[in-house]
Amino acid sequence: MNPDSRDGGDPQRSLERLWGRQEPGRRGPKQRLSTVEVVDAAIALADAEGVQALSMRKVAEAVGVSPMSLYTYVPSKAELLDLMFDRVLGDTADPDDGVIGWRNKLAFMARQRWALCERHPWLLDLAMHRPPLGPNMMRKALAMLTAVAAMGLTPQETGLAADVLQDYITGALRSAREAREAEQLSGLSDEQWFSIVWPVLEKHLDPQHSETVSRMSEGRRERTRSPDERTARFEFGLECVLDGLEVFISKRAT
Amino acid sequence: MNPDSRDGGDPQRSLERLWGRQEPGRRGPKQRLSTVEVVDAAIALADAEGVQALSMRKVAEAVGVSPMSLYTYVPSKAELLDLMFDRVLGDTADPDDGVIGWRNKLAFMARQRWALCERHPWLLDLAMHRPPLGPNMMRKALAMLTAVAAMGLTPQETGLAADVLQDYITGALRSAREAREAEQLSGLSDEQWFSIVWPVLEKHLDPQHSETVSRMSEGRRERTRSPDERTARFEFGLECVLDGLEVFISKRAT
DNA sequence: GGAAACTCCGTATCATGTAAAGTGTTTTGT
DNA sequence: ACAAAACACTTTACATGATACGGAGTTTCC
Repeated sequence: MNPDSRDGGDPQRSLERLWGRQEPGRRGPKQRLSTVEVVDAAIALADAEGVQALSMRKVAEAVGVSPMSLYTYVPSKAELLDLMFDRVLGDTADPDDGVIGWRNKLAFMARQRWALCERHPWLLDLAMHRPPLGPNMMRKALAMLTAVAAMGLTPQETGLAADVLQDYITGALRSAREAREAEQLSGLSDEQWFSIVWPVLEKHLDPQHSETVSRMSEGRRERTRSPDERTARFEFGLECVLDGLEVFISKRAT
Repeated sequence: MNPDSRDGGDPQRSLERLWGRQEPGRRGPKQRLSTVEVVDAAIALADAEGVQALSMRKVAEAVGVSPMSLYTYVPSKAELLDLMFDRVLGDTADPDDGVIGWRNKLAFMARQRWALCERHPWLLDLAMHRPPLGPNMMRKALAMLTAVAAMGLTPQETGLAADVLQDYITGALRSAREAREAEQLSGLSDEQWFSIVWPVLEKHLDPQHSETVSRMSEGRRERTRSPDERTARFEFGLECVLDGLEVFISKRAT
């Protein structure tokens, strides 16, 4: 199955499940677990090994039932992912009244998302167009809406502005995760990797190009090493995008 | 296998292969195909069905050999992906001397990337941290480097600026592809989808929230429908990020 | 006291990447 | 000329994935 797609069959049934409207079933034996336990086990697994390593078999083993029994708690893997998504969204705060102005509100939410994805990197593998509209997702959407409403734009412009920010954030989160994972999987820092690749690469390059690349790589040297560097890079981009939005607002005013 | 990872075993051998330094093998029967034919067949398949549907078996069938024969052309699927990547990169132009100023150069390259990903959406599924450094990739990297050098920043700042732009672009490309695919897979437009989901969702929401969401959805209504709308959205975001970079440059000057 | 509804499990199907081992073909060294 | 090495290609096999199907046991309702 495509890991990015949570195309849960019937959208209506999915919604009901997300909002907890499932009668537990009157007859027959009681379930040994709750759906929440299954979801939490799946979250723990995904946190540890990523979505691509998340399988119904492993979840089943983690909660101590047979693989097929999971399907009495959750109709498919896609819907399990929906439930996982809405559950972890519950862990983040919304900007309260102390955060004033659209810029601070947006920055606050962006940082919340950054922190959330550090705890649950697999969130980036879920398709977010037509997201699963569970209670926590709706809370987030409404918070974003009120934050962005203060920009004083038309509905269309408001949507565009929110999308730019979202697109930047997901892009930045993803590249940060890639950097982290490349390091973990290979056991090599970027520097080490480059020092292995460079001698081979240099043979194939024009000498003048070699020179240029060599300088470039020095500029890259210190940047993605520590978590702090990655956070700094994210903050820089965030300020940049917010500045761009401010430019748009002031250009529009004239 | 994880579709995002092109972690070809030995980085040095991978590099040699990318630069075409493979002796074809002196003894034994001649190969019935060339590596390029295999790569092109794989590209065609990925264009049509995406990476997650790309399998060695299908590529083999497309070129008319048995699955395992592919491994005489390509040592693994990961390296096949590397080769596919560098090959399609050859199709895009670099900004020529007619494009003046860093802003125009960056915008040009961003649009090239947009167009490339419209032809080959699977490019977005390849990990781009530590990319396969083939000839075409190096050409791109050098072009980006010269474009960004004209901003007059320190090497560190230059790297940050380039990364912001990259992050936005990949984020935007990805959300555009998601929108396209959601439409194709479900056979429903966003409007149709929302009109199915909304009545169910509304039951669970506070009336005042319902009202708000209702207004928001109208703002979203017309936006992601046609390819033109998607391009416009990308252009808006691109201008926004470039504006943000300009703000940074001028702030830095003081 | 059925019968229905329910949980849980074993088995089976189909797809995937690729290791292992076998078959046949061409070139090289003598 | 001929054996051996190197190579292209194939068949088979394995592990891992989601989930359809059918059966066995358990609880509740009429």
